[in-house]
Amino acid sequence: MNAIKLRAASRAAGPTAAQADPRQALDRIDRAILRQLQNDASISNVALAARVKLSAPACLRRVERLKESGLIRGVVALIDPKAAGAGMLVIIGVVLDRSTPESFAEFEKAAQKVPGCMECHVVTGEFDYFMTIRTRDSDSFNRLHAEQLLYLPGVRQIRSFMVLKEILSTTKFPL
Amino acid sequence: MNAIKLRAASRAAGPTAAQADPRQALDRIDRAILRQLQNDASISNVALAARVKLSAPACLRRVERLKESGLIRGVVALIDPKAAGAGMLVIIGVVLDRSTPESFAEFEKAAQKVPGCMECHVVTGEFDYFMTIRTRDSDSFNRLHAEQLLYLPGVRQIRSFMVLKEILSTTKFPL
DNA sequence: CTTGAAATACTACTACG
DNA sequence: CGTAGTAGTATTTCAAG
Repeated sequence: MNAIKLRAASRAAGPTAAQADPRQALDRIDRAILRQLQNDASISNVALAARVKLSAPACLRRVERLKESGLIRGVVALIDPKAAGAGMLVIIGVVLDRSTPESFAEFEKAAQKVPGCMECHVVTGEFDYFMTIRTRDSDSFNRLHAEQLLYLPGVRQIRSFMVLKEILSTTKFPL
Repeated sequence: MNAIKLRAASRAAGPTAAQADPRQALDRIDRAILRQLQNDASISNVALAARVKLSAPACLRRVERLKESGLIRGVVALIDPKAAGAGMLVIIGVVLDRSTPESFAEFEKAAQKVPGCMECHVVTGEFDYFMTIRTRDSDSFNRLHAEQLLYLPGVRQIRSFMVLKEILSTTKFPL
C-alpha cells in the first residue's frame, strides 16, 4: 500500500521526437492516470493499471514519463492542519510602499520565510500580494502579526481576513 | 487485501503524561515521518524507516496509525497546473446579498461545483467568501465569470484579483 | 504497548517478444 | 503494448523489551 516509485531514469530524447509543447499530448489514459493519482496516489501500480485498463508495466512507464516531464510535480502526504496544530487559516492582503522591482523582490524573499505561509501571490487590484497563513489559533496569529508580518520589508498596509469556515480546499483540478 | 486494522486510539495516558491536545501525542519519530511524507511520499517504506531510524514494520505501523487517525488525510500527486492547461489563478472575493443561513448554504453548495475552484472559505471583513479558481487563460476565465460566477446564488458583488505571479504555493507546514 | 527478526505474498522492475 | 521472469518490497507472524 505504498506510493508508486520512480526510478529516475535518463531517457531525455523520447522515442519519436517529442513535441516542443510543455504538456506533451495527454491522451485519455494519461488523464485517467492523473485523475486517479490526484485523488489517491497511495494505490499500487497494479491497482492503478487495472483501473485504467492497462498492463502494469505499461502503466508504470506512463507514470514515470509523467513524473519525468514535470507534469507530476511530486507525490506528497496531505496533513490535517487542525490535527497538526495549525487549525487557523488567515488570508492576508498586502500593499507595498513603493512599486519598484527591488521592493517586490525584497518582500517576496522575506514573505516565503514567514512560518506557516502556505501561499503568496502577486495580484492585480487593490492589493499587491495575497498570502495565506496557517497558524495555531488567534493568539499565535496575533503574535505572528505583531512580530513578523508588520515588519515585512516595504509594507504599507496589511489587511487580514480570518477564515471562519473552510468550505473547500483541494489540490486537484479537472483534466 | 490490505485491510488496515485500527487499534481504537485508547492510549490516553501515554508514556509521559501526554497532552490533552486533540493532536494525540506526536513524538519525535512521528513528526519526522510526517515531515518526510509531506516532502515526498513516493519513497519506499524501507527507505522511510531507515531515515527515521526504525525497523520497517514499526515504521509501517506508525504510518498506518497516522492515516487511520486522520492526521494524514491522504497521499496525492501534485500536478503542475501550467503543464495541465490551468495556468491561470484567480482569487475572488464574494459578497452575498443577505447574511442568512440559507443564503450561505446555497452559495456554498453551488461554489463547490464551479470547475477549477480550488479553495472556498468564509472570511471576516469586507467579503463573505474568498475563492481561488484555476483556469486556462483570461479567455476561459472571462467565460467562467460571465457564465457561472455571476450566477452563483445570492451574490451581490464579486471582485476578482488575478494572480500575476505565484511566489509560493505549498501544501506543507511546520510540525 | 511498542519494537524487531524472520517468513511469506505481493509488487516493482527489467528484460524480451 | 504485453508476457514472463527476477529482485525487492510490503505485510504478517511471532517473540521479546
